[in-house]
Amino acid sequence: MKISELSAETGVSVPSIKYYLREGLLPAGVAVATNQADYGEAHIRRLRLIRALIDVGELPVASVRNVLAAVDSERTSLHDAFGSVMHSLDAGSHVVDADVDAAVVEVRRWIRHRKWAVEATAPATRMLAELIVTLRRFGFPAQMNEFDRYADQIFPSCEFGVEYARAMPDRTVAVETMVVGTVVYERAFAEIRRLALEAASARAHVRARATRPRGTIRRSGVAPVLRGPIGRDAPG
Amino acid sequence: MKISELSAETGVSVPSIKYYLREGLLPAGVAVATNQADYGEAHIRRLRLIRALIDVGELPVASVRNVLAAVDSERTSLHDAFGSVMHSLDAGSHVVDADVDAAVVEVRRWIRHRKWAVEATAPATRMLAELIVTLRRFGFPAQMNEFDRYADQIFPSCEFGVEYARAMPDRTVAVETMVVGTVVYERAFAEIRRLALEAASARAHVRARATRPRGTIRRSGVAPVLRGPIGRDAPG
DNA sequence: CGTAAATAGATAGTGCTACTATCCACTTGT
DNA sequence: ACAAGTGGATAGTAGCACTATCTATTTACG
Repeated sequence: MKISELSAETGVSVPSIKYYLREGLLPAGVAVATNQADYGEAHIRRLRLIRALIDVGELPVASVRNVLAAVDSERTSLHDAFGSVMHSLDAGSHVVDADVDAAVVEVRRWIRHRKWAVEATAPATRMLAELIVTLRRFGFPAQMNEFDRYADQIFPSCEFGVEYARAMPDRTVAVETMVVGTVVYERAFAEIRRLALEAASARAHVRARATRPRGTIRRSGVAPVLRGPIGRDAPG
Repeated sequence: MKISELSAETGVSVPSIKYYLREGLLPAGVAVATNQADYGEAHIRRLRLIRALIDVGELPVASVRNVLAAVDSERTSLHDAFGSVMHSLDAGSHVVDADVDAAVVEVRRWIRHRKWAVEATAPATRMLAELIVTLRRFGFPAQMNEFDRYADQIFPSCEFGVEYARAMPDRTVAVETMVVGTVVYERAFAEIRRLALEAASARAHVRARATRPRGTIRRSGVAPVLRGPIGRDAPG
């Protein structure tokens, strides 16, 4: 397969493919001549994975490189490769904050209570702690036991996902499946939650309207995105 | 409160605050002199909201402006304001793709089946459709009924969140609460799912090891992020 | 009172990221 | 034969989120 065919197959422009080659995200094709190389199925899969990580997972190119390095490191067990991926996903600078440190302790205790085998270095722990602190600063009670029900429900589906990926014939395909499943299902669950929130809001809205005199609330649908009082420009 | 105090209170640098003022994210303080303005509690809250949307929600500044415009638009009902926020969250360019169009129909049918009152224009619908298509391209079965269990579980918690926000005394505070709750809890759920995935992977790993001869798999913890065979530089 | 520091507001500049564009020396399909 | 495509290298660009600098004030402090 030529680079133009690879481009057509995946919808990624030729210059972008060249860029990914340069950046070491995509392995070079088999050189056929000084200016001719052959790409295969693995390149298509890899390119799709790159786009999924960038578009869906919103990972920077540098993180994608790290993730792919873990995927490709044959010496690494499936679990360890997956761990590397998780750590790359949550990479990012952390604040130094006493409240967060305290929340980290809470999160760790909760994880222990759940009997989850999670690395001490897992960045998700501190991420979650930061989120807890943010919620509290906005007045939310935000206790860890709020998440028990969710954890009870989500864990089996995670186990299923892990088994599904591990059942793949090829190690690389297994890791890729795990990575894609992690990133894409995560977004899918988020979108479903947004739909549920809109539905819940609609219900509450209708209920509230029923208890008020008619006409006190706009009857139209979702408001257009307006420039409010602090908008930069005057409405055209 | 002076701008330097506002900065100290929120941890946002004075130049950044000026930038947000310029960009219309933060309303100006009350002018006391040609070069003196007074900021209040609302500015602290607003600034925290801006940081939450940017840091946690990873929204671009332009989207933050739209979200805040909806928050501030007093003419808009709580539900409509929230709808605007949801739409801003999911803003982004969409691909033209027959597979996605077909998936949109599936998603819409599923939403109807759930009896969720969701605007036809809700971007989350198409987002979810795109994710479904991505999953299928990677070989996942990805049927909508997979999400029924999750939806059953998440909807009550969304209703609770909506009620919690609507119970706020002030309309602006109510919308702010809804926005923060949406964005921050979404991330929190994602982090918990990542922890659950790691735990599930660890379990599967241990189970698999028990059925293999000793020493065939590395015993260490999570692999360091290595430069694999396609890494750009040689290992230092 | 005098002076260093801070402030609002304006304009210009910076650092980073993820591409694009252009070149060149070749090779391939028609 | 020759336009179109290719690999490889180098340079340029667009957009974003700040950051820096400037001016004309005004205030806080010794």
